[in-house]
Amino acid sequence: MSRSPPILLWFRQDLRAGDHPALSAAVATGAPIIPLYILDDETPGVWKMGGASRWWLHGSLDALDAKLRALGSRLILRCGTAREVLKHIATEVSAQGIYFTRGYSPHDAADENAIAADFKNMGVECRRFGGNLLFEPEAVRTKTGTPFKVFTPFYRACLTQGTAHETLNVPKAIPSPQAWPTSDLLKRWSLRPANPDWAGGLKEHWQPGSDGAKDRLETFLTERATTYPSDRDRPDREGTSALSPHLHFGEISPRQIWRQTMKASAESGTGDSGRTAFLREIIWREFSHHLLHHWPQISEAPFNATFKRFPWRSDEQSLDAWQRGTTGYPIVDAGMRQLWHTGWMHNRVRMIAASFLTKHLLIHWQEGARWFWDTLVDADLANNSASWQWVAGSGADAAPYFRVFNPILQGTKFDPDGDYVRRWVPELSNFSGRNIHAPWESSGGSSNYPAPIVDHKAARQRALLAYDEIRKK
DNA sequence: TGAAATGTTGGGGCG
DNA sequence: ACGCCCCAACATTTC
Repeated sequence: MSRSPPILLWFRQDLRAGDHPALSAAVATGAPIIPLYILDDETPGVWKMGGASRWWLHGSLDALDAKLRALGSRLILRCGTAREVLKHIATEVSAQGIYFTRGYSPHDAADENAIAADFKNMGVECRRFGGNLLFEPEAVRTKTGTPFKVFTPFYRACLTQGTAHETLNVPKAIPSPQAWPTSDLLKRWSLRPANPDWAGGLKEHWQPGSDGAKDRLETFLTERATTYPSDRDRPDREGTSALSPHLHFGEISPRQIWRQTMKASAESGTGDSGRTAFLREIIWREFSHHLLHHWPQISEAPFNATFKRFPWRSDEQSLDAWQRGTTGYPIVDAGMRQLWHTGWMHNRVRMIAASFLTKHLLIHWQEGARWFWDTLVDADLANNSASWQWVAGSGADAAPYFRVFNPILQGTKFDPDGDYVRRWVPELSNFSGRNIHAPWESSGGSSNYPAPIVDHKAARQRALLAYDEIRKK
């Protein structure tokens, strides 16, 4: 039985079999394929995956392996510096090629180029594919050829580029090599927490893998899309798609989302303002990825250089209170506890909590970004960096710095009955109605719930003064 | 993808 | 009947 040498299919943040250009192209060659995932905690400059993400990754790799096995293949696991591991395994199996999906994080382009050069030297074909975005960063430009810095024109340019977004099917079968190289055992990677096992809440809320992603999307399109424009701002309701972790790990592609959503629109006949608003959020994701690609420093430094002089405070105690959800502001604390428990926070509440950290507490947005990086199952360098800078006021097309969220008003507006707060802050279960958002105003209600760590009005004034400092000079 | 301060308007109470 | 004041309610400006 003579078979041609295998192609390495390097999986990264594209843990799916459907709509996967690199996989489809590899299958089309007819060559045997070795699907490979590398746990890389070593390449310099790469943000090491956080705890919640690792938990997710375990389930996602498990699901991908099962999916591949159903197609007659399997997933090989290795750990180490991606570039070294790839060279090593390519030699080991006498690979004829390596195919993978490109990334958009700070060192991705350089690392991918180095890998391509390695393989060129070895005489092995190296092919890079898109697939994790609707539009490649090179393809969306202003009239003068520069990348967009403002969302709305970027959004319009995307819609002009096209909205068809064809998708690729799951291959019918994936040819195996004559012999499989060795693989690490997933369990040995210890991606899931043991002592203590804090992942109980995560298990309850999520089903990592592309089947889970598909379920989420279907549920969203059939049950939530219509009310999305208003309900997406209501943390007390399940109004959002909750697709973010699935998207981050590439268990579902933005093209699949786009196409399914358009299809649902065509079939329903009802107004599709909800679906339009939803797809707009998908374009926000594109925008963040393009920003990170063009300005890789936004994960480490303010996009707007003025903010280099911003007088951030160092305040361990307040940072700790924020992280634990004991700031004394119910909507903030509910969000931070939802995050700790489920690895996810409702987007409206992310904005409120982030505004509170950067403006009420004047703590650097990077502290918040780091915490989110470790605790979010959807932690994504592009979305996380761009969104934190957006809230902090230092980002591209950012909210003006003086836009300070009032956590009490935001609470009464978006959690009017207090259901969200009661769910995550049991100390306030005695409170009814909207006075739950300012429990210090009612007497005798709160037993063990902390008093506000800062006064809203004073903190707001302090934030505005801090802003004046960097604006004047 | 704000909030608070300030300005304007118009109905009603009242001398 | 009239003007004055008060103050919601809404609009605009400023932070």
